Amino acid sequence: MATISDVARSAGVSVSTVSYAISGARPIRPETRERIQSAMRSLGFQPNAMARSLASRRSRVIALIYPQIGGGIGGTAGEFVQSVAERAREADYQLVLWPFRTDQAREIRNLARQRMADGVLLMEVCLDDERIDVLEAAKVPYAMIGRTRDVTERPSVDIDFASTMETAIAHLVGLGHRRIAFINHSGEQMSAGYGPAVRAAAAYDGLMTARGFVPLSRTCDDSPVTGRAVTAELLATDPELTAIITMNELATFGVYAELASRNLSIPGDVSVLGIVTSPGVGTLSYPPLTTMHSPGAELGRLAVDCLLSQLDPARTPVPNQLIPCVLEPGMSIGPARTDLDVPQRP
Amino acid sequence: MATISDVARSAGVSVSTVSYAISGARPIRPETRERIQSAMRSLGFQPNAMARSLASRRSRVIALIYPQIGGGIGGTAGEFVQSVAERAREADYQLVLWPFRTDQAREIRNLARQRMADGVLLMEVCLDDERIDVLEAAKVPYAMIGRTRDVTERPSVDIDFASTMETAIAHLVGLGHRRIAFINHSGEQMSAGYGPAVRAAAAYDGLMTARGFVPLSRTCDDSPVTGRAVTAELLATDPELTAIITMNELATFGVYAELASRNLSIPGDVSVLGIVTSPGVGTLSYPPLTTMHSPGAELGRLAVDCLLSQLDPARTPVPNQLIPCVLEPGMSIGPARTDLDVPQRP
DNA sequence: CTGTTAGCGCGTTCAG
DNA sequence: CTGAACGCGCTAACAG
Repeated sequence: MATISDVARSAGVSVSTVSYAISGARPIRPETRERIQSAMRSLGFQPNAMARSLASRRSRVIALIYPQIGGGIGGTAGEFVQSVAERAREADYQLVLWPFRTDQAREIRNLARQRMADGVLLMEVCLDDERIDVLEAAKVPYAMIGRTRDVTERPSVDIDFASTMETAIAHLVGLGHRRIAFINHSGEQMSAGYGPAVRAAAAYDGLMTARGFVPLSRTCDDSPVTGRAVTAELLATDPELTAIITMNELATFGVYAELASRNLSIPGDVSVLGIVTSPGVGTLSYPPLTTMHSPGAELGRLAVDCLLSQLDPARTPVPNQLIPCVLEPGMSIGPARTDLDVPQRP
Repeated sequence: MATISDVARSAGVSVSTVSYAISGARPIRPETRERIQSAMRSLGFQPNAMARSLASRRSRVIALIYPQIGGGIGGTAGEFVQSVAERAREADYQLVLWPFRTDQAREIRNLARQRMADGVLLMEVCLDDERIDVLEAAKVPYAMIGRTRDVTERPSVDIDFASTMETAIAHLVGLGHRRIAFINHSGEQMSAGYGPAVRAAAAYDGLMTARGFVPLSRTCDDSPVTGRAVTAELLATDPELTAIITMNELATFGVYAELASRNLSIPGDVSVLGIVTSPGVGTLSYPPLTTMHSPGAELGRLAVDCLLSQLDPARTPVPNQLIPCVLEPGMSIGPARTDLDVPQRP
């Protein structure tokens, strides 16, 4: 394996000249540069990443901490990771995966102290997240996907749940729906302070109430079976229900099953709207589910940019951004049925 | 950040003693070791990964090359990556993601020459894969998930498509099915030499023919729409079809839709068996799909072990293994219908 | 514009 | 059982 001094010797210059030719940190006479480059090419030289990192004190590696990548049908996490990896590559960084659960803050700290990563990306942030404290104590730059309780100025990108929910409700209300239920993630996730669950619920309650409608929301385990049971319970609670918003992909299949078993048509009797979905899930159901899909790829890119802007002072700072989900028409939404006594506002 | 010489000073020993205390490469007097360890603890010392790698010429990093992680509902790839990351951690290795397509062999070579990774894991291997040549030329240890054309002794782990298909067919035949169709991945993947598509097709043809049945297989784009069209075409070609094996998760949803639209019941009229599926997909359909799910987690672990056994001579070598998919009962399989004239063997 | 050289933090001979 | 010292390959002063 050729080293930088092999290149220097072969090009008849000193190692520092080669180094500067590579980094561009100081001007090199064009013809010298040419000789160096051809020497590099003929030797197949690539700078040793470890030596470079040791000397420069920057590893050009970022770490992605994620609890579960293969969870459920979650193409949403997959899409995100893919996007992060690609964006990191574009910026000439490497991406390492740190598969730690939320409660493994100590392991994270130890790895961070080894200085293998210049910065850390944190997925699945909870409202109170000890990992954040550990990283701040270790002075490790980070960016989170999601937000902690105090939405102070910690670097983050996230889904805009409020705006997504607003779009969802407005869309349904525009079609005459008034009795709109919401199926959320599980109660455990809710009480663990899992951001999406908590904030979507808050947005739903607030927006429904503001419009003078009665909120009807349920937590639900991530499974079709539970989704089905919850749907049955919702219909029992409010038989005049005309629409269901779900933020739980697996449960949504249960929603379809329960409605089908009651001979309730979608969207004739009940409209169904999946929010924060992974790409393609809509097409898996019949009729195709209308969705607002999670902007995973965009979040991935933004998260990397947000982190790198801290590592590299030359980069333009990336403000904390909230990205709304995008409505993808399916065939599961229609006008509210009027054959039942659906109360209207005056 | 504490360095090894801080620890040495604090413990009143030399740096080399600390180093040996860490690596265990030579005996240290217990009381000396104690002093060193308490010094490390109170300083929060963690060895600098870059310095260690540079000196030892081993990065303790393995790279995972993967073309697409978020493809479709592919929890299968997600499960695999998750498992690889965890196994690497257990072995005290880091996992970096190299998001390169199959045709980006040069980029792979350049990264490899930077010596950031001690070895490489290759997903989605094709029958003729230039990446393999590049890695061998660069003398970079690797293990592939999948196999090249010449099943010589290259380190690999893979799904046992032949045995999986045998189990699938035997299961259906045991229920009286004789006219069993097979829906594969797309024609492009087939002609690109994508291993799973090619080998599953070969296994299907061979096993059906060996039993004296007529093979009826189709390639199919990975989408419900195409799956539906292909199903229609299959039923037109052989109206007496009683079972369909699919190795295409998205297409399977189309199979269900087409059968439903013809009022053909599952499994009353047609049995459906999904093979090489990701976890949980079975429950997304109604009736729940009987599946043989991809052993993603096990493959991930094995792949890491296979690679590490090459990096660390002390490890016991891991032979190339083929892991069959595991049958997961659903409700989409039943006895072959007999009201039609289904030819039986004598 | 280019060269010399002192580290970066640790592994690992070689002496003791 | 322990220490001193060299080198891994490169970056970045400092010195021309």
